[in-house]
Amino acid sequence: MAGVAGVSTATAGRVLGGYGKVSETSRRKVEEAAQRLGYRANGLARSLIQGSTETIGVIVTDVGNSFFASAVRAIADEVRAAGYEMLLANTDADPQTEQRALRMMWEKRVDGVIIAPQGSGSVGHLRPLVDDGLPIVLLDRPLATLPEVDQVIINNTSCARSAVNHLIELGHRHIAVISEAAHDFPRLRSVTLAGGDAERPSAARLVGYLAALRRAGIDADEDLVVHSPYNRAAAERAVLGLLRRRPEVTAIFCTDNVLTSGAVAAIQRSGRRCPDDLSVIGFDDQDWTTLVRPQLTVVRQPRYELGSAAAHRLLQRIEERRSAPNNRSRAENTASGDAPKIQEAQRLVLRGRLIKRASTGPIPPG
Amino acid sequence: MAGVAGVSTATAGRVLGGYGKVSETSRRKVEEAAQRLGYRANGLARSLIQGSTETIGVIVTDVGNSFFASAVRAIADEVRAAGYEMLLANTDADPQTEQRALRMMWEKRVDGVIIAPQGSGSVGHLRPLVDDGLPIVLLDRPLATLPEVDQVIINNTSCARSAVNHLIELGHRHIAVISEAAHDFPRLRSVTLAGGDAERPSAARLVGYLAALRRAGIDADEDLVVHSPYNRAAAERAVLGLLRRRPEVTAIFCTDNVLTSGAVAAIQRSGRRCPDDLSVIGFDDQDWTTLVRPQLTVVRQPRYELGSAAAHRLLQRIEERRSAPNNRSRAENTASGDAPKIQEAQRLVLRGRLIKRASTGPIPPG
DNA sequence: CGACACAGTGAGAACCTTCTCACTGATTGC
DNA sequence: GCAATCAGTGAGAAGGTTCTCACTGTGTCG
Repeated sequence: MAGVAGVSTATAGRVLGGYGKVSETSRRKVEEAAQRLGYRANGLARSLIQGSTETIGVIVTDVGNSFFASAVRAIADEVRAAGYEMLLANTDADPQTEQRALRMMWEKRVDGVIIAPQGSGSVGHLRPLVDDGLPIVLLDRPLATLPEVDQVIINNTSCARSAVNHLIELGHRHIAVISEAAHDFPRLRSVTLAGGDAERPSAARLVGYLAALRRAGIDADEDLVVHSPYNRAAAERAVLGLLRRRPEVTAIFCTDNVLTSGAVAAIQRSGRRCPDDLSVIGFDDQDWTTLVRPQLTVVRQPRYELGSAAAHRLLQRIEERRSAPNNRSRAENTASGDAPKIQEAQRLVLRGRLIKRASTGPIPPG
Repeated sequence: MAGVAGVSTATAGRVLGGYGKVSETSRRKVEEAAQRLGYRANGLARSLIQGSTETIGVIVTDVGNSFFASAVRAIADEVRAAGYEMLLANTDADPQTEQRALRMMWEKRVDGVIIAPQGSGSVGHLRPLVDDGLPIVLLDRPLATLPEVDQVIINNTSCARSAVNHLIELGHRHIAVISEAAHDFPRLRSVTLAGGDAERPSAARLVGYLAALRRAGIDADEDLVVHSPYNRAAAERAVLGLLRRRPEVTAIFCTDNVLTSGAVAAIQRSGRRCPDDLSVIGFDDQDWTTLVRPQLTVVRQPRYELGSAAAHRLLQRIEERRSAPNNRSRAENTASGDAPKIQEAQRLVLRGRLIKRASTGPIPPG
């Protein structure tokens, strides 16, 4: 490249990289040569020397899920505006896959990572990156044992509580919840309302459900806390089973978008009329919730904003680190007592809210 | 790194990279040092020297759209299985954004690109990459002027034709279509059935609509070819306008998933009963189409498979190129008559099909 | 006229790998 | 006993940038 233009690599670099001073003559020579050769900068070499790739990693469980699709879209927008790019990976909630993705991104030297961690097992994968000073933001799922990392989440517990409150106010007493975290019921029972949002979303919502019942003086019935694997068909079966098993149930709270569609399908198949026989509240305001009849009462979560906020936060951290890269720690086993870097993690809680529509109504007479 | 282990960089490289021969002693020394230092390979340096990044670029208009969300998910799966990673960008159908994304990915030295091009303007952006020998696969949208590039598309035209045929068989004569390509109606009128799939999807589907009408001897009425911008609210307004303007319409064919939801919303608001007053066919079998009443007759397109196939094709091309990198052309203006590299582009057409459900029925009496 | 600032330039180090080549010392084959 | 093989190793180039440093020549100021 430089050879063709008849100047040194230094000068060519100055023109192409837009730094330093170059005479008009050399500039023209280089630009012409670049044009002729179809030159494109080698981002790898640039990143290698500059120590930054202008790329972030995004790890979610499934972009095919509309919730993450929206969040990822938001991240992409934010990131693009900052001139960055985005490496995307799905984990399907598999720890191994998560670890591998994290590792690869780390080796590819991403400038930061936004991750919806699979669970507490993720801490082990994340730890080395955190210690290395890589900016990380937790999306949608907090990690109690990783308090030094920023997180952006939804106030799931109080959202769930207001949803269930709404049902209680309508007179319902036999309120079922369909949840991926049902097996955790015994433990979650003793989690306080305030502590709920430290759990993963499905658990946090279950905590909200329990809190609402407790406040109303209703005993939580374990049999009404219905577990379902995370797919529509399973949710449909689970709800169908519930309705057969416990016909006195007059309301169902769904804790998630895919469980919601399964529940709606089940109710339609069960022949129960909604909301006359049965009230339903869905989670996550997908676009079809106004197309079904009755229109669905749902908890709307700001999923796009969740992504934006996470990306914004991450970019800010990257910027901070760039201007003060002293804390590239790689903590050796120094026996020094106090940690010098008080990174001060930020925890951003976005607020979802209940949208009352036609799928919830007063309890059936009798 | 090597220093700490007390061996040369060469030996360290051999251990860490897993090539060449190393004694057990050195291996242990290096591994121990790596462990202690928290060593991770620098993918940038590796890629720089090896000339491959194990990363592909994916460019779609919007991952937030469920169609692309599925396709991207599929690509991610395929790519992960091959040990690659995926750089993702959205264009919102903006040529500038597309060009920028393509440029950045190119500079970052992706090994290949899967792109749903914005339109004929994309050819200009793509041309240099193609000439440079970068493997590229066109997703969902063909590009007539770029015949040397692989493409993976849906048989949109015949899907649309069977949908409209279905309506015709039911007795409908006043069949409206709602399409993003409506303004192109005059030109598309003269496109043959066979040529339809060379158009972008919305146009291809319009061609299918026209072909079905033509075969049935029905004159296409330009006023029934309704244009709508690409969002649900606009589609809803457009359909509402249509129903007011042309009450004799008894069937509507939607050419796209977001237009479908707009149309369904409009019909519900219009007070017309479906399918008694009005039959509807949607495009793309989203999960809610069985939750609305009546359940929607739709054209189902294999969107996941579309992504898989594209990724599969691309990885294959990358593999081919790796084993025979001679065709790294950078075609200088050689006046030689014949092209030596008969790359033989592949064009893969996946088949969608009509799923008949309850939203289509015989024409209303009278 | 000498000291100095300053624009423009090139040489070369650095970034971190991979990979070729040459070398040592030991073993094998004849 | 000597050549040939072979395992194991290190030196150093290459990959394409960025960036520091030193240098030249021109103009400016005292």
